[in-house]
Amino acid sequence: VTNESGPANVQRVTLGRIAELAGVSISTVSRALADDPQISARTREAVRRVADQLGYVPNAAARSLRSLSTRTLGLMLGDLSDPVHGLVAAGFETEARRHGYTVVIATGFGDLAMERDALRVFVEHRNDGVALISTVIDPSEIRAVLRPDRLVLVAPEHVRLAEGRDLPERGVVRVDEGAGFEMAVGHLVEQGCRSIGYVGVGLTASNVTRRAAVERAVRLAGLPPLRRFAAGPDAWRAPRDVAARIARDLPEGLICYEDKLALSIMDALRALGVEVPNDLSLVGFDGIPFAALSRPRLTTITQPVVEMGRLAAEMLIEAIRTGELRPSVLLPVELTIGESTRPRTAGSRTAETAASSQPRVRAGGEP
Amino acid sequence: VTNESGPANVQRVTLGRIAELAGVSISTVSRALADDPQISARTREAVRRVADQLGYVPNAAARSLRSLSTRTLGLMLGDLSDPVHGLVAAGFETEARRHGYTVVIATGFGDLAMERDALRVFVEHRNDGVALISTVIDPSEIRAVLRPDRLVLVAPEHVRLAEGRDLPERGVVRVDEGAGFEMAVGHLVEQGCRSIGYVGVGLTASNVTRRAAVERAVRLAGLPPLRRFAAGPDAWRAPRDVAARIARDLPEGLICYEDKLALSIMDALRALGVEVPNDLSLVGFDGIPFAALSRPRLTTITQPVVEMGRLAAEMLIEAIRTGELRPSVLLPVELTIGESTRPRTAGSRTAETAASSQPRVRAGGEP
DNA sequence: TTGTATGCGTTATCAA
DNA sequence: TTGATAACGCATACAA
Repeated sequence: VTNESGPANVQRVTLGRIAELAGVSISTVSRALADDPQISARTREAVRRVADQLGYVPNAAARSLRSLSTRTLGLMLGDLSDPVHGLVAAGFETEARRHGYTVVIATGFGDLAMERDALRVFVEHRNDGVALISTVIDPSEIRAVLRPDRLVLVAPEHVRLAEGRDLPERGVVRVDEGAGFEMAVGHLVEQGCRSIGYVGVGLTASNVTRRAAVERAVRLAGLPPLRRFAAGPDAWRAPRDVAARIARDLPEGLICYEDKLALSIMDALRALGVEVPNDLSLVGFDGIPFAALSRPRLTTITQPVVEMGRLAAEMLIEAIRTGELRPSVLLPVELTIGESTRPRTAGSRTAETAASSQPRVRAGGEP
Repeated sequence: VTNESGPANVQRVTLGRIAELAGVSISTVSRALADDPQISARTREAVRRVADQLGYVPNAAARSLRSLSTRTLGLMLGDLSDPVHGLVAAGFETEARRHGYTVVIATGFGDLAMERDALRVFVEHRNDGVALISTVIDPSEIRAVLRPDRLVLVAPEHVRLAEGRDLPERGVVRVDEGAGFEMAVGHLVEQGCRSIGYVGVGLTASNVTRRAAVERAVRLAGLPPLRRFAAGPDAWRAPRDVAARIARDLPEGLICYEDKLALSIMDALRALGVEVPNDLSLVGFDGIPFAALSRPRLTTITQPVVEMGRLAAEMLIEAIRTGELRPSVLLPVELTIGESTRPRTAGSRTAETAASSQPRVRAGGEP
């Protein structure tokens, strides 16, 4: 005795089957299990008993077909194995399930074709809401196929949206990258860096935004022109090449597109005999857990990744409930000072400091 | 003009709607879109045109209800933000989607109640197959509610399954933890460690298995009794306490339950003035990407995490296709030698070596 | 080659 | 308080 998911040869458990055994009609069973007050306590209990005994679990497909609501949320992200995406997904899934929603997941790998395919999956499954994390697909293309008022974009990466341009007024969750990277420059300048470099990745909105912010801050500080280094999307797996280019033209301070790139560059530089922070100061972005475990610990801009995922789910569920999608938000970031940056008083090569607590400075976000 | 997921006020796109506009019956539309050879090329094209124009996307719920198959796979894991689980999930999702399956995800957080709830979600959605990663729930409890021949357990953590006992004959994907941890001990012994410790986490099957393997290997090597340290499930976030206990009773070689614990303990030990590898050799388990970026780089036992996820999906899809679930498998692990272990020739404190390539030694797996 | 009719499992409306 | 019935969107057996 089991339902469709149980052993194959046995009869499926449906309302009808329960009705038979309980000697009532299907609608009575439906109502009894739905706690309909119109049903007498006696029959409700009887029905319940039979249902439990048969191990009844409602069929989501049938229910959605009838109710025009699936109680599922779609979640699209670039790569489940990336720590940042994993943390966003964790926040999203937790919040979703807390509200009784199931998550359908699809990865896009930053590839337009795969993202389109993932989108089709979401449409097929008629998710009540969809969140797209760091996707490169054009928002207007999404809106053509998905209800715009049931759609949340987290850190959208379509290039046209760089530097906050052309952003939808509702349903976007972003982090104040501009403020964050300006802070990074500010921190380096404070510590006496006279030359600053930036290692970027890819042609995405965030890279454009981040590089532009760094460039602007460097100019405003009156420093020599930013030294720009370009890396491929998986340079963090094979950082030797970028690291070599950086080593040949070493700035006093180097800001990286993201933590995992910073950590791998730090490692690759060490192989080239370049030590952080003695030979240069290094700053990352993201605040992934391992940035706090590296040696030296990474100075980085921390973004509230879990909260971004949680918020995305919350906004979707709220939109489903109230019919109104919340306005776009810009979350603040924090400067987490580690050991990978230090004052660059000419010539001094301070010994690595022992473990210190990591101070945090907050910046950006909504006014 | 759009389907259910599009703007709310417009008519949904169904086969019926296409049929109207194309001037044919619903079944003709259904067949045309399904490439039924019985349909004339002319009507097929006409139907196609209308469908495209309306942006038709089939309704998965309706299709599953009718076909008794959802083309979805359920994936349950402990924590999306954990790098190991993320990598397994990535392998799983990629393989699933490659075969046209959609992934429904649910996290259990190593908590029995949450795992039960996640299980119910899978039953409700009638996933064609389900994979459970590192779950603590009793396999027989799972089998009572999910078709056993559509179920894959990856690294099951129910304590009763420790050391490979009571394992189902089919549908289990494991890694040879025993061989791996014996290798770890072997490596330390080779390097002259005279005292060995183990830091375990939780009361799960893998912890029991790993600790037992280390204990056995230590005994066989004729070393003094293993020094056991116990840590909580999130000791890696707050390692100070364990680290202090370890520092008070420092072995020459320390083996950790997993990489992220090893990395955080290494960091915490440094804060206590204990340096790896000079003051002790340290070995982890998992082979997460950041183990290769730490300083010193971590010596670890690498398990094929992405492949485990991929294989789980492959086994499920094969079982769905052929009706037969593949026998359980035991995958081999590799010893990845980093910089966190070094020969313990009495008194010598070798300077850290510069970057070296990481040799790998394979062990375990099926005969 | 195409159309008609039925059922998948629910929920909800209308009667009784 | 309960039952009969229709409809959600699709696939298919059977008719034409």
